[in-house]
Amino acid sequence: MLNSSDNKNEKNHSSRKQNARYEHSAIEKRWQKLWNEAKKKPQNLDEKAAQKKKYILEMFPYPSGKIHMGHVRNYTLGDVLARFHRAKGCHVLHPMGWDAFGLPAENAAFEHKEHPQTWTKNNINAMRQQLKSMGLDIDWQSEIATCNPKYYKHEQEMFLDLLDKKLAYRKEAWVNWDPSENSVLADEQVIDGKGWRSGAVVQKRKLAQWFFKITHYAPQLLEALDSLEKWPEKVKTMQRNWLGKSQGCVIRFNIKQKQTEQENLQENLVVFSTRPDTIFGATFCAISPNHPLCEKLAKTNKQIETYIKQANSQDKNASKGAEKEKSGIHSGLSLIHPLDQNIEIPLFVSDYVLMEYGTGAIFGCPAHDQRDLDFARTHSLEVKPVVLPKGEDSLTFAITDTAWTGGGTLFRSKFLDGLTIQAAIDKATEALQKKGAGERKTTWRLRDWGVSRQRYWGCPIPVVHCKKCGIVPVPRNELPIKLPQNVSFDKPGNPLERAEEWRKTKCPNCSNSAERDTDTFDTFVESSWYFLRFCDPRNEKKAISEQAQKWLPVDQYIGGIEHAILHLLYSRFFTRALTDCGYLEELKEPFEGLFTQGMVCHATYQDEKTKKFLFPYQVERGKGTQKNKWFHKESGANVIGGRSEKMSKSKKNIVDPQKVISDYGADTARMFMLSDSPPERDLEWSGEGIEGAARFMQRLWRLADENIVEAIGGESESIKRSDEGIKTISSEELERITHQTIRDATKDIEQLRFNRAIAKLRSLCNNIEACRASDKNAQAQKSHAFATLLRLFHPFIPHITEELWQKSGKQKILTETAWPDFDEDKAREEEVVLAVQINGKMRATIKLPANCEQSTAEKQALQQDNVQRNLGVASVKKIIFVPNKIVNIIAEKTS
RNA sequence: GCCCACUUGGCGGAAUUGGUAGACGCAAGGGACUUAAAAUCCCUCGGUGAGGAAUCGCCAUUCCGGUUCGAGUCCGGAAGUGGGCACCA
Repeated sequence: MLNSSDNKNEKNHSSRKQNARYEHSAIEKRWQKLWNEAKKKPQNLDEKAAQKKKYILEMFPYPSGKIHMGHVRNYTLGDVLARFHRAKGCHVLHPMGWDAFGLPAENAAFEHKEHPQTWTKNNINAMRQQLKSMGLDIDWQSEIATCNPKYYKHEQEMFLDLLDKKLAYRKEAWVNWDPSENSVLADEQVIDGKGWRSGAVVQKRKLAQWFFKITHYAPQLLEALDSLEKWPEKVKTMQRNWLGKSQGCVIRFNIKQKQTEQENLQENLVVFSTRPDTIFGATFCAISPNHPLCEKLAKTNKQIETYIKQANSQDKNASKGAEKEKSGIHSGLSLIHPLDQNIEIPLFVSDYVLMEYGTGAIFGCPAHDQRDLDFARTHSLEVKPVVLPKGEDSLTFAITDTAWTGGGTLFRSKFLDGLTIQAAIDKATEALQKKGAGERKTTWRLRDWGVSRQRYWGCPIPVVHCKKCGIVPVPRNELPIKLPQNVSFDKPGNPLERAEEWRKTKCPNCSNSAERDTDTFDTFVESSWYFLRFCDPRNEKKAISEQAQKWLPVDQYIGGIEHAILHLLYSRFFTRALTDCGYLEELKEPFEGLFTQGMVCHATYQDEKTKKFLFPYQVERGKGTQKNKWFHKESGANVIGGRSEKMSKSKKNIVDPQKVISDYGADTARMFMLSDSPPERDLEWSGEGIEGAARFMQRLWRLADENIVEAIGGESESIKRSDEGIKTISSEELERITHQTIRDATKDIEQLRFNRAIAKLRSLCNNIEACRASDKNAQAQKSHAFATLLRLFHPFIPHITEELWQKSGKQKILTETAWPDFDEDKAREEEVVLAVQINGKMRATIKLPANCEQSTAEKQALQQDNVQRNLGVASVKKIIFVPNKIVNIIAEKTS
C-alpha cells in the first residue's frame, strides 16, 4: 500500500531525479483549487448556445454525512461525461444538490438531541468536502438543498396550483399506527409488523391525507415510455408493470329486490373483470371489507363488523402472498346474474378482494381463477367450468385444485358456447352493454400518490384547517410556511403537532382561529422537480424559469436502479402536472437519457465462531498453503470469506471512499471505478484492483518521463534499456494506432462504455512504450501520441493528466483544451489480416493490402501451405469472400 | 405464481453487431535486477493431443436442437443465477 511515509523515503533515495514517483495528494489539491479559480460563472443559455447544450445529472444524494462507494461510482460516471462534453465544445450543466429532508435527520434528533437542521447542515458540509476531493467538474455555485425555505417555498406554491387544477386532493387513507408510541410510522419503520422502537404490533388507522392525482396521467405515462429510446428496457418494463394497465369490463349485479328495500341499500353492485367471458361460471361475488356496501352492512351485522376489524388489524406486510385458505364471510345478500334473471349468486365479504383495485368487488369464477377456486374450496361453493380446453370432453372435464386459466372454447354458457376466449369476451361485453349491465373499462394498478407524512423534517403543507371554512389554502403571499425552529424531539409522534404556537393561526378566509396542517410532504416531492430548479437555482421570483425550458430535458440522468419506479415515475408525473399548471411549455419527458449504474459490491467476512461480520480491513488472507483462507488480523481467528454482496453497513463489507482517496488519490479511485466493469453491471471492489489502478498512475508518470523529457530535449535515464526480445512498433504504426484510439475511445465514451474506452487507452499506452524513438521524427510522433493519451484520459483521471499536461509545457490547462480530432486517413489500415477458412474452419491468415480484390485474396489464400494440406484431394466448390475479413473456401471431397 | 435480465479462462471483462473467441486488466507461475525486500522489466498463462522445436490437430463462449458457407452473436427448448411485481380480478 502506498502511504505518505513510503513516498518520503522514496523521494530521499532518488533525490537526483525529481518526481520519480507520482504523489497524488499535493497535486490533486492544487488542481482542484486551480480548476475552481478558472471556473466560469454559470452560464445562461441563449438561443444559440442552447443548440449545443448538455445537461448531465446524477441523482442527488441524501446528506447522510459520509459519501459511500455508490456515490463515488455515480458521480464519477457523470463527471466523465460532463468533462468529455465540455471538451467537445458543449455547454454543460452539471450541478449538485442535496435531497435534504427525510426521516434519518429526525431520528438523529431523537437520539443525539441535535436539531435536524443542524445535523443536516453539518452533514452537507462534510459531504461537500468529500465530493470536492473527488475532483468533480461540478458547478458548485448552483448547489441547492431541498430543506432550504427558498427551495420549498416554490414547492408549496406548486401544491396550491395542483390544488387549483384538482390534481391534489384529500381523502382518507390507511397509515401505520404504533399504539404504544401513539404515533404514525413510516413504512420503513415497520419491521415484521412491529414498531421499530417500541416493538408493539402495528395497527392500521384511517387518516385524512393529501394525494396527487398521478392516475390522471397514467395513459400518458404508459404511452410515452415507448418514446424513451435512451432508457434501459428493464426500467421501462418495471414502469409498465407498475402502471399495470388492464382492459376489462365493469359489470353491474342487481341486489335482490326485497333486500334493498329492507335495508335501504343501493340497487346494484359494480364489479370489474378482465374475463367477462366466464360470466356464466360465476358462482359467487365478493367485496372487499373496505367496500362502502360492506361498511353499511356492518351497521346491522355484528359478524361483518368483526370481520372488517379483523381484516384491518392484520399487517399488510405480514400477510403478503397468496394463501390457499381464503377467509371470508357471507354478506347475507344475494345478487341476480346480469345475463340470466333466474340465477341467484351469493355475495361474500373477503379480504382477498382489494378495495384499491378495480371497484373493490369481483365476481368469482372458481373454475378459471386460482384465487376464486381457493375461496370456493374454503367455503364449499360450486365450481362450474365454462372454458373447455382443447382435447377435453365437455362431459368429463372437471377442475380439481388448479384453475384452468389457459385457452379453449366456451361451453355451458348459452350464447357464448363454442366461441374462443377473445370472441366470447367481446360478445359478453356487448350483451352486457345492451342490457345496460356493464361496459368496457380500463383499469390501472397505479394508485394516486399519497404525499402526507406525519413528520417534522419535511416541507409543510400550506393549508389551514378552519372550523367554519374547512380546508383553506394559505395565500400565496404568505409563503413560505417555514418549519418552526423551536420544537422538541424527546417524545414520539410528530413535533409539529406539539408546536402550539406555530400550529395556531387565523383562517385566511374568515379570520377566526384555525390550525395549520401538521403534515409535511413525502420527500419524493422535492426530488420530483429539483432537476428543473437547477437550471436557474437563485431565481426568487420563478420556481422554474425559461432557463429550464432551454436546458431540459436532462440529456443524461445517472443513478441507481433502486429508483427505477418511484422517483422516476413521480418526476415524469410532476413534469406533466407542472406543464399543465403553466410552469413549463411543452415538456413531456424530463429525462431523455437514463443510465442505471450497477451496485458496488464487496466480499463479506464473518468470524467463524461468533458469526459476527468483520470489516475488510480487519481480515487478511493466509499465506502459502493457506492462500484460500482468511484470518483475523489481530487475533488470527478463522474467518469465513462469504460471497460478494452490495456494500452495506449491516454486513460491514464497506470500504470508506475517504480513506481510499487519502491513501491512493482520487484519480486512482476513479480509475478503478471505471476500468474493469461495465458501468451498468455490479462492480466488485477489491484491494488488488485499487493497487492495480495505483500502479497504472505510476506507470503513466514514468511514461511521461520518457516522452515529455525527450520531446523538450532533456535526457531520460529510464529509456536506456535493452530492446532484446521486446516487441516493437514503428512510429508510423504508432501514429495510426493513436488516431484509431481517438476514434474508438470517443465512441465508447459517448455510449458510456467507459471500461472499453479505458482498455483502448491502456493499449495505446502499451504501444507508446513499444515504439522506439529512433530519430527526431519518431520522437515527435511518440510525444504526440502521449499528448493525445493525456487528452483522452483526462475525463477519467483529471488530476494526473492535467499535471503531466502542464509538465509538458502546454500553456492552456487541459480542462479547457478541446477534445482531439482523429484523422481518418491516418487511422486507415494499409494492410489487413484476413482469415482463411475451409468449410468455416480457420486454417490460415493472410496479410494483404486493405480493400484488395477478391481474386487476389483467393489466390493468396489457396497458396497457403496449411490450406493446401487441409484441402488435400477435395475440390473447391465455392469461395465466400468478405472484404478485409475472411476468405471461406467451400470444398467437397471428390469421390 | 407472473414478468424481466443475465450465463465467455482461476477472476473482472473484450469481440467493429453474423466473419480470426479471450483485447485490456487482476490473480498465478517462471526469470532478470538487488546483499535482501519493495518497485521495475522480461516470459508463460482456456483445455487437450502429437512433436526436439517451429508448428500442427481436436475440443471449448451453461446445456440441447435449428437457421447459415460461417453462430458467443439470430431462432426454438432446457437448466442455473440475479432482479422486479405479487391475492391487481
